[in-house]
Amino acid sequence: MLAGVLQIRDERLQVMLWQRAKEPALHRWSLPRGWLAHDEDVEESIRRQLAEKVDVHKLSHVEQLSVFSAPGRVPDRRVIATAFLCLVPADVDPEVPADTRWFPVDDLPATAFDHEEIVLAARDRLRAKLSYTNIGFALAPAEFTVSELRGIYSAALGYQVAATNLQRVLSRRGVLEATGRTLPAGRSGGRPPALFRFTSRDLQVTDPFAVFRPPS
Amino acid sequence: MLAGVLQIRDERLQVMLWQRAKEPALHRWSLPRGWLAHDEDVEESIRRQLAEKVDVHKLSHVEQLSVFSAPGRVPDRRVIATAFLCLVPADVDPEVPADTRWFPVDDLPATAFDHEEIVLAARDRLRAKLSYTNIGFALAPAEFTVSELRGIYSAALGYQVAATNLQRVLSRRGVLEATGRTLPAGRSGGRPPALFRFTSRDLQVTDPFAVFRPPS
DNA sequence: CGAGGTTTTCGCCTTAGAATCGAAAACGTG
DNA sequence: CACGTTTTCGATTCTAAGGCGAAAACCTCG
Repeated sequence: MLAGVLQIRDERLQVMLWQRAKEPALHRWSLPRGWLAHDEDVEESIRRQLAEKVDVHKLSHVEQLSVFSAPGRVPDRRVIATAFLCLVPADVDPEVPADTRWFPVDDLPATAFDHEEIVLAARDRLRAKLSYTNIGFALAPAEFTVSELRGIYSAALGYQVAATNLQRVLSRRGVLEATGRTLPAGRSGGRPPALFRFTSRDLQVTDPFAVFRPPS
Repeated sequence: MLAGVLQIRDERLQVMLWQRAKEPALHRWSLPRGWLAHDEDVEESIRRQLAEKVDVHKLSHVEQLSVFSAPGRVPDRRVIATAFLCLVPADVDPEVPADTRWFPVDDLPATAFDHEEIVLAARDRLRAKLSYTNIGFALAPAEFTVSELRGIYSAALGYQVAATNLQRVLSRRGVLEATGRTLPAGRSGGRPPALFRFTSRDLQVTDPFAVFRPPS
């Protein structure tokens, strides 16, 4: 089991990697891994082990990506890995071990085995779901301004999104709502931004494209 | 490894199940399963074993669904299963063993373990992808009329779709093209239908919703 | 061989969601 | 209190999807 832990840091989408201290793939960067215990399913297991090894007590989202099973993906040994996409809100800074660092997903170091492919799979899954689910809740703080949310979406998607459109689309879908409160007013002038939150912190897809829709 | 093999038969979306001859879950209906060999990845393995056990030489599509790992899903033994969605074109009738039958996915018999859940996951994955990919190619024959395709989509989605709209949407997306030829002319009168084909037999997603799209 | 029935195909119109743009609102600063 | 700044709102445009009816192309039967 491998965990692709993603978070928005410094306006970029980054992934948590640790540096291997042993052969094979000595000194290369690797995804956190873990082993399944007898009394838990894979998702529980990922959550437990990330809480043990690193200080990620509450991941905001965990989902299965895919099984990686190419015969030669790890030398000398047959290893089947189930990969996961794990998300951390932008406003926490988990304490991580000394051999662990964050890297932008679009600027990875030399990774061990097929871990680069897995990171890219995690990135692509996240980007796709940003378009048709409320998964932004897992990247954003509990409350935020539209500008902050714009920054998060821009960083995650890899291109600039318009704040106006973002707010309108998410509002119409009913996944975004105003708290009524507003930020204390900035120091550089300008209208104080309103605070928003996601209506739900559980993943929900917006009636997926549903082309060829039945008469409603 | 478990294979959810789906096909359109008799205007309905059906799944292939075999009846268990031993405890546990005696006489209950079960998905075809297989074990991974040392020199193949999971997808190759599914293809190989379905070709061995049943007469499915060329599945038109195979993709991973998800890992099922709940501790008690199989009694007395810890079994982790990777489930697959496998598709068979509507114009072939694979020869299957005597203990194997097809069942409509919306009218399943008593299944073994959590296999009903897996069948429904396969069904839902297929339905979702029909809306935003060209996956219809895996359910349809190599060439077909719009009416036939309409029947296939209606059966798979579980509701009636309009032939007009189906043709227009798929054509605009560039996944459907006319062969130029036309069917010999029916016996019941009516304009002889034109033959169509999918432009590609590889899965491709139509620029997925791509909401918050970048300037193109 | 022409009228009537059948199925396919095409074009026009409506609807809905998304993208763009600019004006108005609400705040600091000098 | 004029001015710059940032947020917010509204009007318009754009694109894809859905609905509907007419035209096309074929059969059959009188």
